[in-house]
Amino acid sequence: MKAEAQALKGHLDVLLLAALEGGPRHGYAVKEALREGSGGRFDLPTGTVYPALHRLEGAGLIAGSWSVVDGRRRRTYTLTAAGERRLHAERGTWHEFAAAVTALLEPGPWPATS
Amino acid sequence: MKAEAQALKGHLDVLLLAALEGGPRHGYAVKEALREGSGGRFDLPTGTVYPALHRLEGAGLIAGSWSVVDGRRRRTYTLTAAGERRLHAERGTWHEFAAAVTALLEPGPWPATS
DNA sequence: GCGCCATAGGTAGTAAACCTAGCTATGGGC
DNA sequence: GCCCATAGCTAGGTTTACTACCTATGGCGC
Repeated sequence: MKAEAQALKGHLDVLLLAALEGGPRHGYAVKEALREGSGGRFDLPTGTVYPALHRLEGAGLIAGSWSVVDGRRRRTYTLTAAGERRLHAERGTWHEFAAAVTALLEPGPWPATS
Repeated sequence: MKAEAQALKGHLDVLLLAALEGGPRHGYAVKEALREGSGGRFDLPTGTVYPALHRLEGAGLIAGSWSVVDGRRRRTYTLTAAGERRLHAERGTWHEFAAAVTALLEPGPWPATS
């Protein structure tokens, strides 16, 4: 079993929102941006990215629109106002969460062993 | 639906292992240590903690043994050598993962929007 | 011309893991 | 007598990411 295969659980959505913060992108570009921006660590299969984008679209956090470039249809996603609010909130949540986990992983801080 | 309900996905195991690093504990004590050590942030239901401990025991990362205190049976868990190795490895993984996510969440570092 | 690859989009089905809701049991406080 | 904290457990549901597929275009090598 792959070690960090499912490590993103629960944190993928924020990353997708953050990827759209700099401007609209189509799905494949989001996937590539995530891969490049993470130094290859988050090289997600399309079967992970597309359903996730559909989820976010269904939740009204991003808005998708079809366009045709060179006869090929592309679905371009844009961050909505709700998505921007969510992104800000989730950023804060992430920092708190990460700080808590990091603190707990430091050897020592645990309440005394009964 | 609760916002950060499933935020621990994939990171719970490390925290449980870390909780046992300071010495053996029984399940309920692990849950309480996690709650207190995180300032109440990780107040996990027993239905989350016990199955997770069973999982870790099945994987040979912790060892459980029954004891009786005041006529009440308690299952005390101890970190195994394999568990200790895993904990060390996962600590590194966590730091890398957290750094990558934090970097991606900073506004800006994304490859140019096509 | 034909096959292959990168790009671009997608779905179906599986597996993991965390949660909700319930259960049993003891000892102490109201 | 009843409820709560402690202590342990299970069943079932939901979410979510993954694997494995499919479609389609345009460019490249042969």
